[in-house]
Amino acid sequence: MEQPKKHFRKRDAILACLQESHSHPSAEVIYSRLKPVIPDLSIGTVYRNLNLFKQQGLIISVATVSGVERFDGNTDPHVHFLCSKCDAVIDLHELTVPQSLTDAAQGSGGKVESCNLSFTGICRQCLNHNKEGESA
Amino acid sequence: MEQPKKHFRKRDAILACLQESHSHPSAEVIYSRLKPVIPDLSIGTVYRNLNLFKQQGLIISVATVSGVERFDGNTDPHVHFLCSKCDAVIDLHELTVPQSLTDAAQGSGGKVESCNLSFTGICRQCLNHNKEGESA
DNA sequence: ATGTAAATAAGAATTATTCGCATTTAGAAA
DNA sequence: TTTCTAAATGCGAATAATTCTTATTTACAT
Repeated sequence: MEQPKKHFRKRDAILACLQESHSHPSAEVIYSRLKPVIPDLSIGTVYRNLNLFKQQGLIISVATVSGVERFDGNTDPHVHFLCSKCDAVIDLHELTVPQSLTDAAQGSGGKVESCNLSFTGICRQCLNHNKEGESA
Repeated sequence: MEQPKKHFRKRDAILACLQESHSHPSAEVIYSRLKPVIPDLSIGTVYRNLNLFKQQGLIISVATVSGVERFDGNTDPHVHFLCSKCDAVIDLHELTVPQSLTDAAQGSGGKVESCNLSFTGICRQCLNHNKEGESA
């Protein structure tokens, strides 16, 4: 951090924030993470750029959880787990949708551009909390 | 239609509407379909009952398309195709998520309660419209 | 310096959804 | 039938997420 830090593109900061994060943040969360670092950032800019990135295929819209859209900066095909208790969105990196399914979808649905598989349930952490609660 | 049609439970009408429909309608669409038949139906009732049905597992929330939640009265596990052009939500009845994937998700994510696979792209109908457009 | 197009801030506007509360209804009980 | 009660509903206000508008600022080339 030797130079007076040249002007910082907000757009880049938003994308970087998303790519570094593993929590699949909402627009609002990205905003509140960046705001302390970039005090003159506005929430509209976050939304605008997220939509742009989506169009450009730089990011993915994972799901709408409790009415809020969640994003992923990792565009490699992978699966997600959505916790219905704590609203966590968790990567299941090791899992992918079999190509045969995509082929079949393309055959019967139309031209496939992307696919999205998510499991909903109770995440490990919430399961553990419950156990503790029981024995208390 | 011989009897003067005894009082009609709105709740039942909403569920029936959803189960008969194959278009995966939004709350608003269900409302406007039923309104002519049940003039004193209110949109709040539609939302309230859809949430109830979701809790009870009678219906499924398929996806949020262009900011609007879409529902399915068919709870058999199946896959969907979402058209990014016309916002159609199309059943791919014949396809299901392999049990092996669900097992793997349960292993690494947590306790799985449901899963949701959807492909996004351009549906047949929109593809055809495009072709017509080209040759015109 | 100056011009220009893209990026942004700020806050108003829109839209989907939920909430609060008074009213109505269905069905049981008297 | 009348009365009672809990559930269901209508209605409109409230909320919250997202988009839009417009003036301003920035980056960069001239």
